Amino acid sequence: MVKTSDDRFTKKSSAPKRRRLNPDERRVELLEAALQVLRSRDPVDARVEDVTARAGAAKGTFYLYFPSWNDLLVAVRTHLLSSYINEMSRRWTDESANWWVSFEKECLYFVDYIVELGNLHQAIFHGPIADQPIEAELSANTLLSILLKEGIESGHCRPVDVEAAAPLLFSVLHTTADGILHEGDKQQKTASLIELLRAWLLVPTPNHEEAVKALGGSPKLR
Amino acid sequence: MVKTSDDRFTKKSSAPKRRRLNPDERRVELLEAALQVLRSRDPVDARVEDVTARAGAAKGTFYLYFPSWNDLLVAVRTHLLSSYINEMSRRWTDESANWWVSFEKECLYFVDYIVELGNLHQAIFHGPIADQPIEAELSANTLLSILLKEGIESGHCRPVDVEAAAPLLFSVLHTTADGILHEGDKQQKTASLIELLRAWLLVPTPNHEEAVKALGGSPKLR
Amino acid sequence: MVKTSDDRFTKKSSAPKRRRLNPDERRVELLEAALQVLRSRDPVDARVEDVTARAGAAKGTFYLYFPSWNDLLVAVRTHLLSSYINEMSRRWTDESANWWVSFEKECLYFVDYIVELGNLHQAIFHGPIADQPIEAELSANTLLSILLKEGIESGHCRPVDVEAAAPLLFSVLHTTADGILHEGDKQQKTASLIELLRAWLLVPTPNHEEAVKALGGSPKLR
Amino acid sequence: MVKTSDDRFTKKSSAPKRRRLNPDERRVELLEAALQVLRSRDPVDARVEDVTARAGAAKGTFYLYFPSWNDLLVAVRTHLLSSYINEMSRRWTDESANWWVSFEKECLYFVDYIVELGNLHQAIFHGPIADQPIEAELSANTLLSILLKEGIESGHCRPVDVEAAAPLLFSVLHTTADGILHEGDKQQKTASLIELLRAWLLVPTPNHEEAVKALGGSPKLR
DNA sequence: TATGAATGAGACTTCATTCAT
DNA sequence: AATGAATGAAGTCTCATTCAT
Repeated sequence: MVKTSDDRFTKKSSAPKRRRLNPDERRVELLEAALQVLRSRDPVDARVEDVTARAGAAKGTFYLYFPSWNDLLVAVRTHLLSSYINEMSRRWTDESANWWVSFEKECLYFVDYIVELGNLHQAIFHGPIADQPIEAELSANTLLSILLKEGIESGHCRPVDVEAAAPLLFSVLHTTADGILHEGDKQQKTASLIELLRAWLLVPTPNHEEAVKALGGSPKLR
Repeated sequence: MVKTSDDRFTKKSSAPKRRRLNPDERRVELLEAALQVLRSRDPVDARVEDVTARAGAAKGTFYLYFPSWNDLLVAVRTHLLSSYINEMSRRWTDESANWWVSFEKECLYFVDYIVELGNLHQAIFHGPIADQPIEAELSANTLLSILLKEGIESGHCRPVDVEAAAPLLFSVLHTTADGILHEGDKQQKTASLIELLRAWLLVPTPNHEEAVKALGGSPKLR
Repeated sequence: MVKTSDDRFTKKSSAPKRRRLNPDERRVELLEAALQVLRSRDPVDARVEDVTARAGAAKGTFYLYFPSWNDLLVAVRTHLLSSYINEMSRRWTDESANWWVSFEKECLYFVDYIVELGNLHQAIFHGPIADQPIEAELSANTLLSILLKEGIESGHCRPVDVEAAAPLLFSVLHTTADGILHEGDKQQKTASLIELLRAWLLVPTPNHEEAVKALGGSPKLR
Repeated sequence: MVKTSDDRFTKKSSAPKRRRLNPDERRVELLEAALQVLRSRDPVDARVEDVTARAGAAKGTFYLYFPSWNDLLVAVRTHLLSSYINEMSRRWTDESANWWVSFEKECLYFVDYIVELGNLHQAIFHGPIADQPIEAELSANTLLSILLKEGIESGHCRPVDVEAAAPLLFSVLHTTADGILHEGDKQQKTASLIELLRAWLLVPTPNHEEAVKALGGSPKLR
């Protein structure tokens, strides 16, 4: 038999290790592996094999759980959005504070969340599944619309056209996050964001200046 | 202006086998072919051969003018940004009007420009060359910074932190364009955009309401 | 031993589309296919696809086993050298005869071996991997050095500078083989080779002429 | 017109400079450019354009003088062999010395010549034209045959089979040169070469030892 | 005779997906 | 359900050679 001493590229015919898992568990493992992989490298370079390798599964196993790579991306997207919404609804359940205060907080949470996505954002919102619509109940725009509507009804938010305002709101949040991610200076970016939000959406009151001052200075206003 | 590729090359005809061109012309043809191709299909699916086919050139010819596909994308980006800046500086040269009026107009031009980019935007600002920095003098942020500075100096614009505001401005413009592209309803999107801009950046004056009313609903859309 | 590729794959037949093999076997098949291909045509014209076609594998399969074409060549080289060395050590294990006699025999084996390489020699010793060093334990020079040292110690070989003599020895063996390959007349070439070896390396003895005569014209060629 | 700021790959449409030359001169320029190019890089990486660029000619001009790349290689080979032969015949014309002395000198010249070829050797003797026969009157073997014949006739050289000995002689010369090229230690290699030559080809004389000693020590004998 | 833009076959390599085991 | 070897379409890029000017 031909035997070479070059081991660099010799496939090892290891004894097959089968890990039989509950299908749900296996799916979760793959999903979480995907999260790690997509975070850790440029998402366009991520390959199916990276995911299965990290999940301790065989390449083919992937296709038992996801019809295609794009479907995985959609699943990742769904997962992340859902988890954000869960956290968010928890936050708004025990809302005691004034709507605007909660709203500003939420916006900053949102920015942080996107910052933490890192590469994942690219993979999920741009890239091949950019055009596949997000289920309405998960979309950031839906979320923000709901928030804005509540704010308007409570009289703390200016009565803007919610349909059109939500995407604008999302974009400034996202841009702020991107800026922080790429250039740092969270302080400055955040301050400018809050300034914009207050000018745009906070209902002017008779003693507006004081009210704003009362909201305080987390962001430095000038 | 981008001209449609000669019909001769749309289908296989008995056209001359070889077209010898001045290198500058050939480069232009390739670039314009690329513009068409990137507009007409999902940019991630576009291949070198699509471009050369549409330009009526052989595949290898591409590599005489661009070292790689990415270099083409950079060239396309540069071309588009340059051409926008040229138009823009023409507009602002013969500025007679009030800064704010010009500014609103410019924002709407900008939106239109992005709308017209369509798929190209994806190809140029996201995708493989997303991380290659844009020469400063061509970047939208630089442009918008300059605009804002002028506005602030002229006293028409609120004294915001230009560094941070420019990206936010860009993002709302871009988002508006995207919205128009995907969902239509230019009227609504534009109105909300203007509303945001005025609330955010227009210096409040004593008789602010009237001044705003004088500005009108939104400038005539072209 | 290299076996001819299964007739099933010589022409397009309704043979099974996929042959799943143990990786070791597949590697061997590819290596043996490579041996055939490199022997049968000008090695510089040999392509990956030639090898996979002959091995009844898909092109991509090649890259599961060899990172690149050059790596294949190295593997082929290693294989051939190893197999020669194996045969050789078998021959010298059951050495009963006088060193010089064994040495002459070995030289003629060596020539035969090179003759049989044919085109392969070109592919392996010249060509793109010519500058990648051969692992010392496989190199012909190492082998010949060992032989010479033994001969010198046993008093049958002239005390030459082994370091420098081994390459010279290799070159005359190789040249003899090349000559036989291209012009034939093995008889004549071999005789001249032996004449050179005896003049150069055989220790002169008092009754040298007779001793040489006793060695005979040249050993029986196989 | 599309104008980009990326000059890295912009073809310069320089005014065509035509250098009309006497065809022979042009051919010589190309040939000499080829010599330089083939010496300066790995010959398999040498391209037509490298040669024309160095010769200050256009790519197409090459094909007015050489039907193909291989023909250039043949021309280079012919040129080098001819020039060596010219030098050599000059040396042997004013031969005053003893044949063997001249012969050893010639061998050392030969080695030096090959050493100086460097990469060129690869390009000319191996590589794509390795199998195209060398015109007899230029071949090293022919040369060496003539030398040997003269030596035999003059009684200084052993009466070997010239046909078979010439290639062997060539190969040891060549191997010596290669060794010097790759590992240095000219001294050692040369000494071993001379030792081989004397043992193989120098006619034994009654007082052989003394004669050899008289030939002296340029190479150290042990 | 000279030029250099253009050609296009063909090489290498990758990897999502399939499927025999 | 799991495995991982196998597939092959697709894509990038090179360069000897051709040919319009």
